[in-house]
Amino acid sequence: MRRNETAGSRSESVRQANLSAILRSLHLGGAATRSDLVASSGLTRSAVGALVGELTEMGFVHEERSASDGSPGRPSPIVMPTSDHVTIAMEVLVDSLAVAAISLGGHVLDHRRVDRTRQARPVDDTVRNLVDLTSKMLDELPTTVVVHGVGVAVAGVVRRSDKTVVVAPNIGWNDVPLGDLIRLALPIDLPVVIANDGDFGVLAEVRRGVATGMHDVVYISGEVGVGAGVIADGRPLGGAAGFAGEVGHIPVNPGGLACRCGSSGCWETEVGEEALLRRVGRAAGGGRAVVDDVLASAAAGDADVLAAMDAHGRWLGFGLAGIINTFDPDVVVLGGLFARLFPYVAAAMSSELDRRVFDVVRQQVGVLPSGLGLDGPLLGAAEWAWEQVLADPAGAEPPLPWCARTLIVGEV
Amino acid sequence: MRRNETAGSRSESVRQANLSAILRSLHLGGAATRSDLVASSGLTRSAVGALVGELTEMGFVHEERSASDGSPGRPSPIVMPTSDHVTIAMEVLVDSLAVAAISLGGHVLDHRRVDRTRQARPVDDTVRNLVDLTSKMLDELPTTVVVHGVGVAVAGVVRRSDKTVVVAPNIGWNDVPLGDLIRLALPIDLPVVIANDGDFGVLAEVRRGVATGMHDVVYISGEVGVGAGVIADGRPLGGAAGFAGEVGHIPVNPGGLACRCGSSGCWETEVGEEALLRRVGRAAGGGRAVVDDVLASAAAGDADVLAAMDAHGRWLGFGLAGIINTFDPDVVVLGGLFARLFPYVAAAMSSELDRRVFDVVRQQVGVLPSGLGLDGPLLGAAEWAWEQVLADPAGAEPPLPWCARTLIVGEV
DNA sequence: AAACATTTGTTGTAGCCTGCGACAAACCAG
DNA sequence: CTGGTTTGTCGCAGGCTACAACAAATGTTT
Repeated sequence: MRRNETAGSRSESVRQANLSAILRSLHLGGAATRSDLVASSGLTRSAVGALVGELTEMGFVHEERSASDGSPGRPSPIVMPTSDHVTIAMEVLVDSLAVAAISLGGHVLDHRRVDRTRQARPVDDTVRNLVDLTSKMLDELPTTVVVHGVGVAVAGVVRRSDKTVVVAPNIGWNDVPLGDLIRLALPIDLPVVIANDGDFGVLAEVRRGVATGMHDVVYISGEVGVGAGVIADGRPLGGAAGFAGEVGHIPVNPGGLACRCGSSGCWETEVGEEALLRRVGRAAGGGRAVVDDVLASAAAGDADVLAAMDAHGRWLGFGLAGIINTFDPDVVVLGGLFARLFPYVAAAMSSELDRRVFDVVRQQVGVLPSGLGLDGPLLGAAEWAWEQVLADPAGAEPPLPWCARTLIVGEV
Repeated sequence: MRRNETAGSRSESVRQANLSAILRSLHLGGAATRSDLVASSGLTRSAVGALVGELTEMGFVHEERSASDGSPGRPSPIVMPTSDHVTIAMEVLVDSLAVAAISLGGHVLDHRRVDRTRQARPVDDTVRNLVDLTSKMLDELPTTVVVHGVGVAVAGVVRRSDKTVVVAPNIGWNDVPLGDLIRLALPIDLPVVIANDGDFGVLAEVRRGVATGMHDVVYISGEVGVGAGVIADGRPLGGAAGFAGEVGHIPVNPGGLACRCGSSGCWETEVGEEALLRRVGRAAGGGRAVVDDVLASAAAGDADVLAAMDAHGRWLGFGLAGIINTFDPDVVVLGGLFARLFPYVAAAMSSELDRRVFDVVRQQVGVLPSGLGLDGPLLGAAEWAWEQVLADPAGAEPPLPWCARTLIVGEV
């Protein structure tokens, strides 16, 4: 018989859950005294003591005498995440590649981005570039660093279930098993997770950005294509195969333009980068520089550009209204291109929302630009890689330190 | 300090989780032998024995000698849910009220629906009608019946967080705390949950309908208004305040008609009952009979009606494409009006989906009419009421049997 | 400076829950 | 009736946390 998904628990599950709760609290909330942990977890001092001891032994945390704060009583030592444990974040955009090493607690130990021109790319080159960037970055970190996993953000349609990039139009990829390719190209064996920019962007916002701590969040990611990442009831929305969030292809205009997805009148044809350039009368495909130029014109008060922004904002609101009525989020975070356009489109967008979103929902929903900038999805990728460790801190085999990789490679 | 939501577990949590797993398995899968339970839960025979014993003591289940099946070995007794424990489902539609008593295991012990004309209704009358219907129904059930909770489905916009009907346009309600009103009107104190038809409809489909066992499901409910219920990763999509799923008000037509929500071009203005009647040239507001008549014409092959159905189907597909691209569900279940229209709109809807949904998603997603008919949401309401019990079978106070209510009322 | 109050870490015991192994019970086959 | 097989039951062991008592470290008061 198929083992039930709601299978039985045992005592070890309790230990795992508590270990996970303590480590997650430290990862998300930063250093805390033991008595803080007692209060926030509801466990007893003895239990917290044992759990912190185990985490210390595994190297995830260390304790320090707390500075005296003037209150009476024995001071509680501060438990803080070490910087020795990291996950690697990678990002594949149309016109840049990036990697980062992010420690427990969310600190960016190092971060590197290289620009490249917008053109189709062989997959192998990209994989090699990413691995090279990563290796160089890690070589400059202390030799004690232990890598726990890799998160890869891709500007494209990703089937999370088998870690495959199904379509990445502007990079020219179709059905590329990028997750596995990266895993095999790395000198040590690491778990690799992969998703699109939107999926990771929303995670970054919920954990380190403007939506910190919220349970229902939509993040709209727009660079060349338009996508979304959704946190529903605190958990990422995946869908049956991991394709959820392709909001760029919600049909919004029955008389609209053809979309590169094969349909027509998709939201993306009205609010994507191409649509913006079309409205201001510029040729498509110029890349980031052209958008920068348009933003400069808007900042300078160019009336035609501002009118175009207004039209863009109305379409933004038109589509967003449907998304908000569908999800009833606490907040919608606008990332990527939309974060940069925000000051110029906000008014028109907002008045569309006022008209089209249920009043009771409109009153409570916030619509904000991301504050994390271009690196939001990168942070989110690392967060998701961390998530695997946080879920079961003692479960995974303790990985080898990065510096041991040459031995392994030598053996092959 | 605010107590962390990821609070610590203790041994009792394990017991609760296992008790819950066993009872849920029986509720969803029906009677099973003890050794089936051992296999599906992964627990040991002794643990299952203790758990089943506790459930028996609480009256949720009883064991019977199994009929010999010819295989050697000591026969395992069959554990079956008793019929003594029920939840009450209620449904408030524009033109009918319904109540049902549903036992552990999902059997409908009794079920009553009364039609009424489409018109604005005082809330108090409706509440009294529901409670009367319920009392009469329960009086005819065995006196041993114990009621665990009430689920109320409403055709309207419901704020689940405070159990309030914010808008029910055709019934004429605004900001009605229906959940509390029903709770206070009942002769015994019971937990009441409330949501709209779509939210409960999808639950019924996932537990007892065409989407049984699936993890990502969208249910489109359309009677007068259009709404949706969504199961994402096995859990109901609620949103920040419980307003999620108002897909009837996704803007899909920039040049569209005014909607009663104050916006224009909402999906509902193109696929709601009014839109259908408009397309076949009939007056709105005639109620179910008119729709029946239209369906009869379609069945008879009336070319004008079939052409209207075709147009309706295209708009159905147009909006559904966006919903599918957003959620990537395993299956979309069409309920209410849409289930009845299905044979006549399927072709046009399908060709729109072929064009507008990502190929990889289109290939795996099913679009099916509900098989549960008008009573789907009613079943779902009972399921959700059961859910409170399933989550912690030993936790809730054992409620008084229904027959004890007169004593209580007498004391007041 | 010493005694007291307060807060917190530590240690040992008790209680809860499940896993495991041995045994008993109930069935089929011959 | 005997042997093989499957399954329920019982007692014991192991893992985990709660609880209570004690020890340690700090501020406050005398």
